[in-house]
Amino acid sequence: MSTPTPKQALFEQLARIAAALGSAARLDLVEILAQGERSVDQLASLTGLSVANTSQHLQKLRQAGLTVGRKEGQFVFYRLAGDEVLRLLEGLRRTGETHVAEVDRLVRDYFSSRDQMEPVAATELLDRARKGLVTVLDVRPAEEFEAGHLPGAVNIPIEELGKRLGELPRRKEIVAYCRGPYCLMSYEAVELLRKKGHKARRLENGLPEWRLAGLPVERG
Amino acid sequence: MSTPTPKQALFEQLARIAAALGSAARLDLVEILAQGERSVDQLASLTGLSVANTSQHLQKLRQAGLTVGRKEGQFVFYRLAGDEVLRLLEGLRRTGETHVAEVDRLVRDYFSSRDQMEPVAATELLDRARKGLVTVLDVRPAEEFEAGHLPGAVNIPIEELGKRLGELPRRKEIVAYCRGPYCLMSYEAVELLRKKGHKARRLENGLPEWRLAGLPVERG
DNA sequence: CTATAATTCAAGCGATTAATTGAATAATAG
DNA sequence: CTATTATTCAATTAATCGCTTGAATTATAG
Repeated sequence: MSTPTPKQALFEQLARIAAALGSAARLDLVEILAQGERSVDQLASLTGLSVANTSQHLQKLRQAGLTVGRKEGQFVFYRLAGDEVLRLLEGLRRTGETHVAEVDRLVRDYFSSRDQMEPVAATELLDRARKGLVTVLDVRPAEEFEAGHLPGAVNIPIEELGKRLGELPRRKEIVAYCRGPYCLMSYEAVELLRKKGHKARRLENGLPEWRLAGLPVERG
Repeated sequence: MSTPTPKQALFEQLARIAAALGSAARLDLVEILAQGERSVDQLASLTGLSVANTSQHLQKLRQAGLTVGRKEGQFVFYRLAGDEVLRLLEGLRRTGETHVAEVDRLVRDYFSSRDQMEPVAATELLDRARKGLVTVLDVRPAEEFEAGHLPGAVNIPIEELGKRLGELPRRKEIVAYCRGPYCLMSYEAVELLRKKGHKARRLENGLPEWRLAGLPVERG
């Protein structure tokens, strides 16, 4: 048990952070937390993990400094520690897409706009939305919408979209978005909307990336 | 064994990348590889790991897409897969420094310019070096220097610095650099140089960060 | 106070990991 | 061809991980 050098101690800490992201279940939690804070059992039901298991994953994330918990009454609400975490995740995504063939394949097959789903860039959308040229549609759960959404966006969670199509204007183009680049909800939304005769596209990323880019966010 | 959703499959892949960085030994390897390519036993002797262990770590890094190997004769040279990996590491550092108290403490105690060691910013150094106002000193091993270094830099590996002080001009300020922000060699160099009456400071980061910033690099 | 709900803790199990050791491959030197 | 060197593979061990189960803790509601 020799004393570790400062560098070893530092790398040990950084390794703990990386290891905390080294589990698909925890990445799933992090993607949800990127939308706003959530209680343990909300997270458990959104991910399908058991409550105890969720709690343990959250503690690992917290020990790594990636999340912070806030106790309110009998609930503990977790959220991401800060925007550095989002940037770290972006680095992870980029590394995967650039250097891991399997990631590239999955993105191409399931998440890429290989057909006519060409995504709308954030700045382009902001411009066109301000001019009233498009309807911005947020298909995430209501809680996430309330915690922050694009200016002027309409919230119809993806499960309700089929029944609530009437609420959307018929002629204007619709741009849908959800949690992030690897979230399938907006893909489903665009598919459904087009089937029903709407002109529809996807925002290239989700709300966290929009916010990280310094673009305006509305609350409540 | 239900078929995983595309998102689960993707997160599985990204988790593998993160897990590959989730070990202090591998972060050590990555820091060295960020300086240029190295053979397995060079890496083993630089890190103090056994050869077999080093090989296994390298394979884990390679499977995660973080490194690539190139076989030449009986040697296999590994290098980082690309600059995305450096950006990912920067994200890891920033997250640690911002959100992990222990990282902050270690950086403050051992790596911070809390005294008069105020680091020189990259752009400032480039400017002053071009005007011939400073001597730029690279204290990394010769192989790493040859693989790429700051324009006009002098290479004196840290172990030889004591004996080769005579090669450095007496009056000009010296700016030392090494592998990166968590590399101690340039700290030692500045300390030694000051003891011997030189005016000396540190570059804020190492060569990889310099190169990533798009600043010019010399070879050979 | 008692009952209930949210979260954490603790113990246990199978799977994975880091490291060691020794053998197997593969390329070069003589 | 033989010896040497670099690397990888295979088998082993101790430690850690992900998850489950059930109990303990803490706060609220009645």
